[in-house]
Amino acid sequence: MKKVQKKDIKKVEDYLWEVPKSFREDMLVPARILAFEHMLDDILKDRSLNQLINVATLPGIKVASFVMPDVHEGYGFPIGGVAATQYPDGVISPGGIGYDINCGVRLLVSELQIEQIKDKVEVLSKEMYHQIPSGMGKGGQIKLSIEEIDKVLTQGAEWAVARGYGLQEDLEYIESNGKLDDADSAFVSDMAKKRGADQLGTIGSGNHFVEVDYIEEIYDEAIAKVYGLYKGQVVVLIHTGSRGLGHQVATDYIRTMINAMPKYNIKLPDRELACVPFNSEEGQQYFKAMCAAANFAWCNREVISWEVRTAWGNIFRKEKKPLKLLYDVAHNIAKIETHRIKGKDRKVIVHRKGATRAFGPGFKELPNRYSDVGQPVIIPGSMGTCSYILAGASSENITFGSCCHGAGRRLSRTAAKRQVNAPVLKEALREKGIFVEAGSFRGIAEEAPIAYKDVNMVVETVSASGIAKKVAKLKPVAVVKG
DNA sequence: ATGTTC
Repeated sequence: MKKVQKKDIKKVEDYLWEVPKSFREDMLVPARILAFEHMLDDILKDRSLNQLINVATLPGIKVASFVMPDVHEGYGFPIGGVAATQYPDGVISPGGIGYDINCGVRLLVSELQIEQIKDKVEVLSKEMYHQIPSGMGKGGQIKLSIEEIDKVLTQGAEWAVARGYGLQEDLEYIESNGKLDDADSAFVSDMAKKRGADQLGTIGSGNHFVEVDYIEEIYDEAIAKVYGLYKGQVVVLIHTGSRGLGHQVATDYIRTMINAMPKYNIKLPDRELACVPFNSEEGQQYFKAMCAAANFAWCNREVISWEVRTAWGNIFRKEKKPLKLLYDVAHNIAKIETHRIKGKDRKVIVHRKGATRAFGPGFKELPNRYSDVGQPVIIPGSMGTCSYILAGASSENITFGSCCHGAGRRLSRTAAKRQVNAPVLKEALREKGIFVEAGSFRGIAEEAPIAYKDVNMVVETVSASGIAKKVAKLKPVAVVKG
């Protein structure tokens, strides 16, 4: 298969590049890259752009396949990828969503200033580590029967609120209100349910974390005011997904689709792109199972928020104001959305894999409070660097209402482990005033800042493109990891 | 990402 090189990539704008449809016979649309020119060399080092070109061959794909500036290679599709296929007869592909269905991020905001809590950060980080189960295969306090897990899969974050593990007022500030109505637990295997049975309220491992930050800088005062953010404010960032349950759903349906593809006469350049028509039997089953796993993830982040609030209450006993939810965004999901294509509103199946929805002002489905300024877009950087809050600004779409999701890996986990001395890194971060509580040194090494791209440049790119506006920059003071 | 190469 022809490999893409720098010379094959044409400039559209300073921040937007394109591999034209003519590059390979099987491409149905061009492949577009959001990045500045100097970032392309790094992006060309792994298989991600060849994967992006493969995505451009998917039956029913509209406009273009896209990657965000935080792109890196993934299973079949690149991470940081967006693909919209025609509804209802275009394909749905689990590889375009990822193994961690509805991996996502939420931000809780306090009314405390960093100066007020400086001497309590270390004890707070230890208490959070104590309250929030983390690590590979790790379970939590809540053990669910199959009947109860079916309720979680149907109700999403509402389940947590009904059981006293969350606040009613949170629900309005979760993408899709923390519940996709198309979920059907009947299409989630018993194996998946078994794996998820004790994983509600757990963060897992890898790049998942709970982090205490403070707002170092405000870029847009007006939007920050609407979001209730101000300089010095202490906030909590939570990053996790659907754990073993979502992983099993992905595994189950990738196998099903590989077997079903010949029936639909779908031929692909990479079997990891396994897909079926959205409106086929297998397509509908996967979509309903994916929605159920997404609901599990939203419920998980709600329960983790309750654990964070518990830890917070234990340390700041006099502080009576609860942590409020700014917003909760999914960055591994497929959604049926309406977007304007060539002047006409069209329904499409938007696959976002390591890409955040970034709806601008006026989009339906935003909470009233945010409808004039766009949704919060939460961009975690690598451990110990910084993170960003942006405001969605997409209008006439260039990326189907999508934005980047983080810094983006530049070293493989293996390469990072080879290069990083984790105990030394942990101590160096501590000297910088960042307390890291982690179950393993391996996790610290894999997530070292050196393993990631520069989040500042990623954010500058999406900002230049007009997809999202910079609102605030966050600095970490404590990190809990698996 | 993940009961860490079914």
